[in-house]
Amino acid sequence: MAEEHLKLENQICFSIYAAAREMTKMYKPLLQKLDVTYPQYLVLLVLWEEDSMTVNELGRRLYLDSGTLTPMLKRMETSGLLERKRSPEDERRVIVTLTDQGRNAEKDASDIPFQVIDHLAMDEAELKQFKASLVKTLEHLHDRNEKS
Amino acid sequence: MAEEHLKLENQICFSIYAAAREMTKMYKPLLQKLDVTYPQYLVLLVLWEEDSMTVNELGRRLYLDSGTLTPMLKRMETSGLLERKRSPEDERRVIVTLTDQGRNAEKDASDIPFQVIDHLAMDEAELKQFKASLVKTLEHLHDRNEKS
DNA sequence: TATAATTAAGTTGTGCACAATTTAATTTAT
DNA sequence: ATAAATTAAATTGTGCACAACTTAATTATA
Repeated sequence: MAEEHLKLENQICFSIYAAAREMTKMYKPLLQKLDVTYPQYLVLLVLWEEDSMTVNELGRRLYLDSGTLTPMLKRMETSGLLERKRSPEDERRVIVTLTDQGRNAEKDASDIPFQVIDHLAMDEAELKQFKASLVKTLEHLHDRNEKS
Repeated sequence: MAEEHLKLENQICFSIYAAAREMTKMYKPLLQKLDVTYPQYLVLLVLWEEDSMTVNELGRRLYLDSGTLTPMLKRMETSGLLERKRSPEDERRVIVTLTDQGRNAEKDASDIPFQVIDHLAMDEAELKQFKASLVKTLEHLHDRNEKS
């Protein structure tokens, strides 16, 4: 028998890890009509807010690096959602822009947030507190991780 | 500009997704002395609680299937932490057991939970509430996902 | 008791995720 | 002005994660 602190059920990080995976599974049927994965959906969310953005800026917002984004963006370009082109002012940068198809997809996504809230089945107060703890943890860990 | 509900900052699921990744990054230096990844560490946690278990049972506890576990367990077998052998009573089952090395690793892990709590920098009350919401969400989504 | 159904692992193929490295462009400092 | 440092993407290699499928063993049923 393991020491109490090493028991799985006492591990808050395990519940984050497992909840994140169940959450992306929950999204799967909701994203079917857009024909994107959950990480691809996040890229669309960012570009719907602000179209035309460098890979770097996209990564800053999604906490992802070019090693993850470059192949993902290529797949999304292939499927017709966006375009990638070098910036003329700075040839190191790649500008990502939505295509008409990518922009139009926003309409098909408009009901997803409501379905998600519905599926989570959590009252507004708890949801708010929950999200606050998540964001706090995320930002705290991110600061901590990049400092080292 | 995107509809308000489609903004990234309003997405609770994004904060779960991103927090989970930052969390595994935080674990990385803590797991260095064990020379395991975070998912492998979870396997060890389960086996330290109850050594000798089928792949199925391990998967039930970690919310993982054989497609993920089989190759991971093979890597852990190669690195000397555990053994895999067919059950004589039921040849379909594979029993996973810790080696001496795997059992001894528990000592090296005993301080990890304290370091994690330290790194999260959250007061006990909030941590408790946070974990409760996580577990509730995890179980709710898991039930929901497997019903469909 | 054959055979159908179920169960347990394993396999295959795709898509992240990330560390480490490379390449090329731009900035900075000399 | 030029060498050194920095920055931005891309590349390489490893390890999950999971859907869909296969294989083999066990159990249920006609």
